[in-house]
Amino acid sequence: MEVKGISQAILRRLPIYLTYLKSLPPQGPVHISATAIAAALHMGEVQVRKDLASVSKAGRPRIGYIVSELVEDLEAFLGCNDVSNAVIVGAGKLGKALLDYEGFSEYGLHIVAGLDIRVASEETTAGGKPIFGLSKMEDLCKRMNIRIGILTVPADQAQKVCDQMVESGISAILNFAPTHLTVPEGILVQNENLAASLAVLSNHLFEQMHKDSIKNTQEGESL
Amino acid sequence: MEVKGISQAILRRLPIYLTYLKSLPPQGPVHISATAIAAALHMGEVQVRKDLASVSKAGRPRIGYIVSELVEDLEAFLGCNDVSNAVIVGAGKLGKALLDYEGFSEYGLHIVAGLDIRVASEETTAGGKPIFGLSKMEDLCKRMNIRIGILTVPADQAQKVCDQMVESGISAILNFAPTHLTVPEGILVQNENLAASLAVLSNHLFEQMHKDSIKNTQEGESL
DNA sequence: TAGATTGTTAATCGATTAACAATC
DNA sequence: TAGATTGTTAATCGATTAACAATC
Repeated sequence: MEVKGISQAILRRLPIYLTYLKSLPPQGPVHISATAIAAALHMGEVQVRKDLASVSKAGRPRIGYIVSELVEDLEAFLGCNDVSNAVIVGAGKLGKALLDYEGFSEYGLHIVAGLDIRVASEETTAGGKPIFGLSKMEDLCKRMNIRIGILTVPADQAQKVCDQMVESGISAILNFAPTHLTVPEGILVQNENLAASLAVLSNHLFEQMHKDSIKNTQEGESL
Repeated sequence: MEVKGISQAILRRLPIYLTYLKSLPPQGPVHISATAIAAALHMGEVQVRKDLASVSKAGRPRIGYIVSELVEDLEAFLGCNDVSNAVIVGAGKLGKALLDYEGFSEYGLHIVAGLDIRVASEETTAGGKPIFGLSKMEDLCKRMNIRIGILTVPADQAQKVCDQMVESGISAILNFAPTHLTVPEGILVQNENLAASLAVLSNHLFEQMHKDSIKNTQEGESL
């Protein structure tokens, strides 16, 4: 009856293993060791072993894991098998792209529809997904028992719309708006934060540049 | 001459502060304290103070920061002022959406063009951005001194294309492919990993469901 | 001055890594 | 058996939080 808590850090690495295992040729070896996975992905061997141990009990000393079994365990744990319905709120360019993006289905997510405040009656994306007015959200979500919402509205509207999503029964939000969302207890927000990633990238370039200039200076001095 | 290292954790929070500060009404108060920011964003007060201290020296006891100064310091640190050119490699649905996505410019990123292996001569997105064949990458990147690449190809091609990007002089990669990339020293990859976020979300729903069912069972037993 | 707020120094917490015993 | 690989227990590392002195 114990609810095993698994850290978010581990949780975010599991899809990496899954993708890698799925990319292996089907006619390849039946078994694979944590060591081999770690080597292929340039990750820590112990870390991989510990991560895998938290989702699968099928590891055998000397042999490793049966690839197909490990894939199953990972998929089962990540809930790839049971399909969840989801809506995308905010049908701007990014929202529309995500509506038509097939990638979600691989992770058990079925995007039912888009919702946008600017839409009066009903529209359809290039890929054939419907977009409704925002007023339809509560009805749609409750009727279809939708718990996952993807938020792609501008930053200044994000909090307001987020509140409406929570009202509509959504309890897991993938937030693309470059802002912090405040939510009640029990609601989870994952920030898919482009701004944050770009900050890390540009800082890296800056430091690299800086390092180069030091190196050049030193080289210059040593001449 | 000391290169101050700033942790990635802090770096990823800085854009949150910046977005919040920019969202304040221009006719609002001139000053703002770390305490107030923390309260508004529901973050730790000490954490905010420490984060801000790492990019700005303009904090005054009793008063806090001058909003406009803090915005400047954040923007300067995050490199929002100096525009970097970038390319998007992989012009599928997501890639095209990102090509036309205006949000990048807010963080000093100018998307020059898209590159796609399937494109023979030259195409144009709905928003007017050019898409070239992948063979043009090296020439384009070196000519325009492009250091940032956004990777939106399918997982199974990601590593190969990533290698080509590095060859072309790109040293900071924003990776949307649901896979781990192996890169040489000095190259930074930021994984904008939808799969990872979805894993965290669906695990949250699962645990919530589980908790609900325990609660229901206990309620049932207590009757 | 008094007190709010800053930045810093020390303590806590959690995640990663290392060491090792168990096992096929 | 020998040895590779597993899972676990202990040590290290880094980030967050708490306590406090400095300051306007």
